[in-house]
Amino acid sequence: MRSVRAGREVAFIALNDGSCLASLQVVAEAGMAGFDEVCRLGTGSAVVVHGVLRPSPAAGQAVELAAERVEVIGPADDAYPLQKKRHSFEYLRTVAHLRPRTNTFGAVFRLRSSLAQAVHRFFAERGFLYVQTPIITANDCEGAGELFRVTVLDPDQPPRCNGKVDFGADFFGQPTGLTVSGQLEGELFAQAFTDIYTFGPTFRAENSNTARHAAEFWMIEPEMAFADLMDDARLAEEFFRYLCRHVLEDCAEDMAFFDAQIEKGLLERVRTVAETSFEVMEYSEAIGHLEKAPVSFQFPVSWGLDLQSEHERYITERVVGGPVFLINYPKDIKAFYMRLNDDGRTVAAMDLLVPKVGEIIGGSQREERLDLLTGRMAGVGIDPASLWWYLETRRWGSTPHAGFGLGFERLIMYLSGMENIRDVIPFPRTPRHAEF
RNA sequence: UCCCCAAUAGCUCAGUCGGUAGAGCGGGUGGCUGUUAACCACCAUGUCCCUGGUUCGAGUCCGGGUUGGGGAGCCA
Repeated sequence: MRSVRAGREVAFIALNDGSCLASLQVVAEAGMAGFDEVCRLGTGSAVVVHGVLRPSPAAGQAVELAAERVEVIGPADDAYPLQKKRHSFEYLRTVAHLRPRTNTFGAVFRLRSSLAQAVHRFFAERGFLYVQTPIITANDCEGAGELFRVTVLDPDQPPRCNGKVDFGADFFGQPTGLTVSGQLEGELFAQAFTDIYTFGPTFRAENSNTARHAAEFWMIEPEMAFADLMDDARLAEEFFRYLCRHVLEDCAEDMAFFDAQIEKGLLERVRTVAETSFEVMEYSEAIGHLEKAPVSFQFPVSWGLDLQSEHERYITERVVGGPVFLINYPKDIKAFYMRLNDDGRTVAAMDLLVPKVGEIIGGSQREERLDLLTGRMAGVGIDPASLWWYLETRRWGSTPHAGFGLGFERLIMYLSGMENIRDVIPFPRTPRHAEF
């Protein structure tokens, strides 16, 4: 129950089961048994109503339920923390066990569910194999500092060997942690199934305190064999625009709510992306635009430096005025697995930049040539022995392949207008927060 | 991790020059013949985040801490 409006002769209950934003109007008349009790029910109560659905004589709803009997299943007293008024998102985070009962969080989590199903449908329609990559991994190639350690050793008295903790005595016989990405395993599967995708939780122990970072979040990572960077960009564009169209069509009521209550102009923004084809721009060209820009940036711009958020937004908002792929970044600012271009100084990387948020998708063509890959790993200090299985795919039947990653929460934020990642995750995990 | 801001009633907030606490919403009570986060009247809200200091006197000024938020870095 969202609210009760009681008069002497008639009472109205706004009843919501979470299936959609709109509540059902229940009408109870004074002659009904238990009418007085119904009038005293508080927001948050659970009831079962028996009655007749009929056209509503008043504006505001097409139909209403004329109650014949109201069963109070679970009453709620006046200490119920949610009132029939607007609360701050900060406050609602402290009652995350109850906030899905609000209009905004109802809309957010319906959108999240619908989007997850649309992601699977998109790839299923295109014959992609869905692979569940491991949550626990011994793969520390992306930097052990940000990995959550997984261990069964006694933290007070771990076994030691030469003064160091002996992970050889641990459950897996080696140091393990929670995965930071399923990409490397996804690449292995692409060499068998051609087109695959992962969609699952990932973890970062980074002490990030921002509205866009969480310690536990979900990522979508497709990988295609026999594909180059432009194939990758085409898939990313098709995927992103598919999801925009999906929420406009299948979540229309909730999207209208976001447009009215969360971000004015959201519908127009999402429609534009759904209808516009994306541009492609070389990193070098972007640097040229930024160097000539008639605005002053906080961070410096020159060839070889990574782009900051302010630069990305300038390119997509001011130069292009829409979504744009930036491609072919300097190799020194990108990951070791990205394919070296023929110029020898850039790699086949792409970032999709969109107005308002900047980068939303990052991807690349992968280095399929064994000698160049081992060379890059040596250059950045990664021991090839630790990734022997990854390298073996380059030894036998190696194909050109490419893929990208999309942070699921950032997609939801983009499509809902919600500005804090803590408010698009049912029970968010951030530094010092693992309640609920 | 760094920088900045904030913390006052259940919630959202105001609180002037340092002089002993306010509003709206919510709640309670009553009223109301169909409401739309109903409306009208009345009633009660309190460890002013904690701690130390300055002062005759601190919600207000200063130091330390805690918690929350914004930004940056890292990135998704």
